[in-house]
Amino acid sequence: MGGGRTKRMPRAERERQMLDAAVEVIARHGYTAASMDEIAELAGVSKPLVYLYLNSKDDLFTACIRREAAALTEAVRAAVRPSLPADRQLWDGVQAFFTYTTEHPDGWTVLHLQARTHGPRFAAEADAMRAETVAFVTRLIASAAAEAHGSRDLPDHEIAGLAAALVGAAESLADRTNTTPTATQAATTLMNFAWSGLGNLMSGNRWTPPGGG
Amino acid sequence: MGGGRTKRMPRAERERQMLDAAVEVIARHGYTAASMDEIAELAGVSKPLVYLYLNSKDDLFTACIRREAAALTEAVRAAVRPSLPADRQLWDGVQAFFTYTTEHPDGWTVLHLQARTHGPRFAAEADAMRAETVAFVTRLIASAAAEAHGSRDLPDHEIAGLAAALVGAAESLADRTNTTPTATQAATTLMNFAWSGLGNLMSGNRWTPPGGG
Amino acid sequence: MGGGRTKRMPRAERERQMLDAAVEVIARHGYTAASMDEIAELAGVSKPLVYLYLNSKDDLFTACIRREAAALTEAVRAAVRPSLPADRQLWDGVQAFFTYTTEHPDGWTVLHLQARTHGPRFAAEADAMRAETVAFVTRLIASAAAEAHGSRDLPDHEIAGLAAALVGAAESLADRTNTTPTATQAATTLMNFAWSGLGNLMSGNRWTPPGGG
Amino acid sequence: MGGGRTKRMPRAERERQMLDAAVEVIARHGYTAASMDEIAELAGVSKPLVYLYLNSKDDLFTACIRREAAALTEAVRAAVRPSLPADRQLWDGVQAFFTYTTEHPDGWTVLHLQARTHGPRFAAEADAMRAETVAFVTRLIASAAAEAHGSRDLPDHEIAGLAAALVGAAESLADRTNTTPTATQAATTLMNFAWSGLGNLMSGNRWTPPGGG
DNA sequence: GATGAATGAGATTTCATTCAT
DNA sequence: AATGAATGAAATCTCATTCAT
Repeated sequence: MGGGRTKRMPRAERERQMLDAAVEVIARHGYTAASMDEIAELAGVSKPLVYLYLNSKDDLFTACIRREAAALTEAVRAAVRPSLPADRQLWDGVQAFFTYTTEHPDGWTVLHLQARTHGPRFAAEADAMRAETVAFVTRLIASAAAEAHGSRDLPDHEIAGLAAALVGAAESLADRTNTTPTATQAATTLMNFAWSGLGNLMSGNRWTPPGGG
Repeated sequence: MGGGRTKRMPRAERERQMLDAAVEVIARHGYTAASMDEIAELAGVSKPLVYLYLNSKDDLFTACIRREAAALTEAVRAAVRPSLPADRQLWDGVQAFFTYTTEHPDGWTVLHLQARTHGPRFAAEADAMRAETVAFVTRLIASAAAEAHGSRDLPDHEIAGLAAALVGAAESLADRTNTTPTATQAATTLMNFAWSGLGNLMSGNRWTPPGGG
Repeated sequence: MGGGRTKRMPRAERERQMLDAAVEVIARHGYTAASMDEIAELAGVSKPLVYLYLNSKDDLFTACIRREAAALTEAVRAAVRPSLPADRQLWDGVQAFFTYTTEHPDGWTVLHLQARTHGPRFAAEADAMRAETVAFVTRLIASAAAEAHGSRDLPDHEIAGLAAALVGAAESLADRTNTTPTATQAATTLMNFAWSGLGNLMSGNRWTPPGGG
Repeated sequence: MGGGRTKRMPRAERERQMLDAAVEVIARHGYTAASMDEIAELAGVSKPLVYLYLNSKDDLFTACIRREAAALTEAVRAAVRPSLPADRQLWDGVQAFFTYTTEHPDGWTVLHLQARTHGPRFAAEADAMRAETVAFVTRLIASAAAEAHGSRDLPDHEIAGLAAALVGAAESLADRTNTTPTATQAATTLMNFAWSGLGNLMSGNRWTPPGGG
């Protein structure tokens, strides 16, 4: 008797509210500066309940990272159809990526900036997803190279490097979403920048450093 | 020898030591988690002296950002000779950039990750330098385009977009310095990825999105 | 027995304890020298709880001033019966005033000395109450003058001046409570000093400055 | 060689500047909140010099209190001529008192408010002067009583009480200098309030508490 | 006569976290 | 399922004070 004033709710839904709140607050202030007080208040619950469900601030952050990583990965996966040609797959994936980051800026901030700036434990969580993505892109580039004739000019480790560069460029553009308005526009810029270069490489035209120091 | 702190030094030198310590600690723990205690201890001075010289934690951070930004900018500027062709200038600049970030990983972390994840005031400091760099690269691409024949195919705003993408890709590769060992290697990967694409674009070969949704 | 802190009490009661402790410590050391540590310890709670309930040292001080001002005002108000003649009202009020200040020396110190010596914000809080008191005394003197015949000799602004002087004299005597032991004794001295003079004035006998510089 | 940028000055003058600065800063912020930094800066010297001359913050405060007390005492003493009648002496003294406090508000604040709110050591310093003043006024009232006929009605201890009340009323009015503009005006109000009452008492008209509780 | 360099100690305030109900 | 009451530990920052020159 007494006490409880808030609506009773199934645990799953409450947890979702808490993660939503955490993502928003962490994106706004940064992980360390984000306070459990603010998160609890924004979620509309008391602090002890947050601890009951999510255990600790670190665990809460980890849960956020995992949820956002899964959501982003899923969004891209759903957009790509393996039956289509590699460049089309890439285009679809890139578009889905920018669409997701544009629509979930807080999630992207948590994933890309916050997870990487607060110690190796969280960075590892985020990197797991990133590695998956790079591997996926690597496969895509490799199969595109196989489709072209000059494939033997691109050794595996170089393909991996290019995939990393492409993913990095995408991430950078996603970070600047406020500058580059629409997702499609960002995707087009990236493809122009990257694929034309990649296509060129696959035709055997490498760029080589100039001779004299 | 060892241990005993060297005492009584001129202010300028002490300030430098403090900034060195601050950059290291902030890179290690993140800005918010970095404690003034640890910074002071690493600098070999007492906390009050840090406050006397640098005023506050915020001001100390700002001073770090500015110093690192100036050093990086200067390193790149010194490597580029305007008399050479544009692609050579780009190569030299990119190499200097990776050399600097490889040799000063803490400074790069502070500049690229920490400054951008702890509120708009610090982000603005870092962005000022970034904008300069993008402008510089834009000029480079524009003059390269002028040297080629198909220059009229690339409108200004598109050149700016490509410059942003190139800078972003460079930043991303710099972030992964532990993976891509040497500076020259990173520079080569980036140039292969970027310049070949850019060169292709300048020959009039644009990439266009596929027709069907 | 003794020692062990009583735990888990309703907020209102805890707040009262905190204010009690704050008044005592501030009266003893002065506002600035009073430490939140000492206040919390005397209240039998931890510092964070003091901050949770009272917000800041400034707010705590303000709360003390308001509580003490209200209590003193209320003590005087309760002692005065408007149906009685003006001089009787004054006597009753003065007695209640000295009784209260004698029995709550810490509260009086906070109100009269500390509130006035630590910046305008607190001084304003205390002055609000004082202005009320002066207005009340002014009304009393005015109605006493109306009861006497020579009333027209005392213009309003002069009555206000006399009220201020009377209140000031009372405050001064209250400050020296350790010297003048009982409340009744202090009240008698004040009335002798003040009322006889006022009575004389109301009979038309003014004091006038001597002629020659 | 090196260092010294400030004008050389005889010690006495430097000390005076420091005390001036200390009085001003202490009046503004209160003793505890006043910082040696601000005092030194306002005096135009470095902190070590303040310590060399005045020894410690406590000693500096004590020196301030003593200087201001001596100055106020001297101002009043110089205005009073023992050859004149008692009421004239009182009037001259009261006028000098208000003139001084009006012209030296910081000194008065230090003396009357700050000295009394920061521990018994400083309060004792200020009380010494106050006791002198009360004794002086007591002698004045006593000799006035001797001049009148009804002198035997006023026992010594009662005369002392009245003197304390008069001094207290004067202090109170001095505290509110901003409200009561001119010194002469304040002096007149006080004399009207006090002397008329005292004169009445000396004529044998005592005020007596009413009978019924 | 005067100061730049430096610090030990302690101030207010906030945070993640738990207990009792 | 949910919360009001409570705290240990640590953060930023300031102050009176001294040393070496």
